[in-house]
Amino acid sequence: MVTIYDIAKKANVSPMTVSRVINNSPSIKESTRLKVEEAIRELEYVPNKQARSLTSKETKLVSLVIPDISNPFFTNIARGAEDKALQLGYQVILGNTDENKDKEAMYINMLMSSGVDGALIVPSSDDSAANMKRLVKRRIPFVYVDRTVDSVPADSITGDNLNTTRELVQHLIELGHERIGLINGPAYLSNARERAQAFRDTLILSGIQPNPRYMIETHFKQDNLDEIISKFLSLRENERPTAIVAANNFIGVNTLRALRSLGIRVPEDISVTCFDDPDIIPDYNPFLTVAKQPAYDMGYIGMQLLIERIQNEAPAATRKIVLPAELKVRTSTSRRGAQD
Amino acid sequence: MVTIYDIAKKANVSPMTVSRVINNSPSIKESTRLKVEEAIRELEYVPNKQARSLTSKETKLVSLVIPDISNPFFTNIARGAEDKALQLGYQVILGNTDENKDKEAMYINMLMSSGVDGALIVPSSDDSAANMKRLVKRRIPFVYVDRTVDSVPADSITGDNLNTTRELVQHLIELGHERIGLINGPAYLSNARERAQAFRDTLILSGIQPNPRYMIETHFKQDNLDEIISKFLSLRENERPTAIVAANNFIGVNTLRALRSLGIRVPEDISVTCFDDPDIIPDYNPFLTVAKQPAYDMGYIGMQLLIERIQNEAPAATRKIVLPAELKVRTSTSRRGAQD
DNA sequence: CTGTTAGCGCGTTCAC
DNA sequence: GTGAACGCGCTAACAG
Repeated sequence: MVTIYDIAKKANVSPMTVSRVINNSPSIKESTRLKVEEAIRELEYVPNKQARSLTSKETKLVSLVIPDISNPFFTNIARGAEDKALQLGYQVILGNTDENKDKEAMYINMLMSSGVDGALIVPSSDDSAANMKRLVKRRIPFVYVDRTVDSVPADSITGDNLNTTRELVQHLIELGHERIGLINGPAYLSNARERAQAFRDTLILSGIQPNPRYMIETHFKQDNLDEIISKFLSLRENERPTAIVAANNFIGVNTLRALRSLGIRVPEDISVTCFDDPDIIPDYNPFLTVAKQPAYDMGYIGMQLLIERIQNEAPAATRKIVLPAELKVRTSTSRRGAQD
Repeated sequence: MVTIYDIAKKANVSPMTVSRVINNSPSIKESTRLKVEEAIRELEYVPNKQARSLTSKETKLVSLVIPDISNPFFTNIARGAEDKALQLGYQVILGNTDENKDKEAMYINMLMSSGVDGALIVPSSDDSAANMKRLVKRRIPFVYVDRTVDSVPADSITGDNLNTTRELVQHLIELGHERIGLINGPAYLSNARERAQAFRDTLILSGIQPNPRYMIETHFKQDNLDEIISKFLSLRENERPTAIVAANNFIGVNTLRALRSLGIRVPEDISVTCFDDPDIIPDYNPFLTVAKQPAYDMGYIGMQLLIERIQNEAPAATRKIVLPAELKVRTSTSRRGAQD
């Protein structure tokens, strides 16, 4: 391995001078700088980050801890985060927790020993608090994306769950629906809680009494099809909702698949709408009415917040950024009764 | 920061003993091991990977260099790679090249200075050879995924482009099509070349003379809609193909969108089929007939090959693994003339 | 079984 | 402007 000593010898200077050239210190004679740069090129020297980190205490590495890169929503977050990181000279280490706090704990361990400068985290549950506290203790900056753990404050960037839910519900109400169901994620996630709350509030404000039987709870992962089917079957046929708000894209898609398997037509029998587009490719399959959250921006801005924090350019107070979603009305929702 | 010295003091042993415990060396008395582990727990000690790497020359970091994590095909590769890496105690650094060899070169630089132990690479073009050669020179193991750069040999895991293309074309021929078009990626990519060759060969074997005008070349990225439209418009209406093979998912989807915007019906007017499912979520939108390549396995096995190579458990000769695709016949392809 | 010594590659003092 | 000496946290190579 080529080190600064090798190139020092070749350029007839001390290793320190080489180090100065690499870190382009101002006080260096132009002639020696050129000499050193020449040697660096000839020997194809590449600085050793490990050694540098040992003294500088920074690695230019950040961790991205998300539930599952396979979910297009998180895919976009990752792409946004990576773009911003690259721009600012950081590299990102990817971790999939599968919404499992033990797997999350594992990544937190790895991330601490890797010496990353900070982390962008979609926490797996309120029970993640223990994991987050360990980061705080070690003074590793982190930023919440999409969800927060309120007991451990930190910068955050999330969707506007309140208004987005309201828009979705109002869209259905305007179409004449009153028996509206919510298929939600688990209540131990901040975003699911906020959506449930907003769902209830919107109905009440519209003079509709929320029916607890219409508020189903499942999880945000890809494999919730069977659960959705069985919960649906537990409702008597004549008391089924005529419209459904699914709290994320997987739930939306699996609701579609569940209804299809039960022979229920969408939107003729039931209108379906959800958070987050299931497609990475815009408008490829314009069917589902969705509230599209700006996932890319969440990752992009989240990474910016994080790196500002790492570089001590952030204000002392934690920042809470809330991004609006875009309602995309397509054909999975229609006027109640228009088809009967 | 808590170091082995701190815990050595607390446990009344030498730092070396602590190091031995951490790396669970066999020769250590049970009682002292317990004492040390106790201290580690109390002080919440986490080993510093940088320092360790300085002597061990390994970082347990691998790089995943792909064109774009937003493409579901690469998303699945990433997920597979990450799963395997975690299993084997490695962390993965993500890089998106956008099929751009300069961006690729940048990542190669970063990866070298980060001291990653190896890399999983989807090369951006045959011109990537220069980048690959730099890795060879530095003896950084790498594995090609999906595509190869033949001038620089290395382990590889790719799809079976020959047979997959043949199956796709034969499927169309069996449906009565003869005017079959190929919308391909650029010829400087090994997989596109193989697909073009197999496409021609299959037609000829079936007694159909390949028409060069039906072999359109664009790129594999998301934003090729306009290009596809204009290439399509350059064909006279009565000499348009009746079926199309799209060489990847983005091309497939954008062909669909292009045809839609031109008022051409699929499959009534033109059948469309492509490589790689555009959906992450299985069978959510069962429309496109696709040849689904096992992307997850490519990432998973690719990572395994890589880590074997890193740990010197691989044979000297480069390994070439070729994985078959699964033909999923859906409704975007139909019998020629059946609808007229 | 355990401790001592030295050094990994680099940057931070300080001098010169 | 430039260099020598020391230390970052850890482990390999020897002792003992």
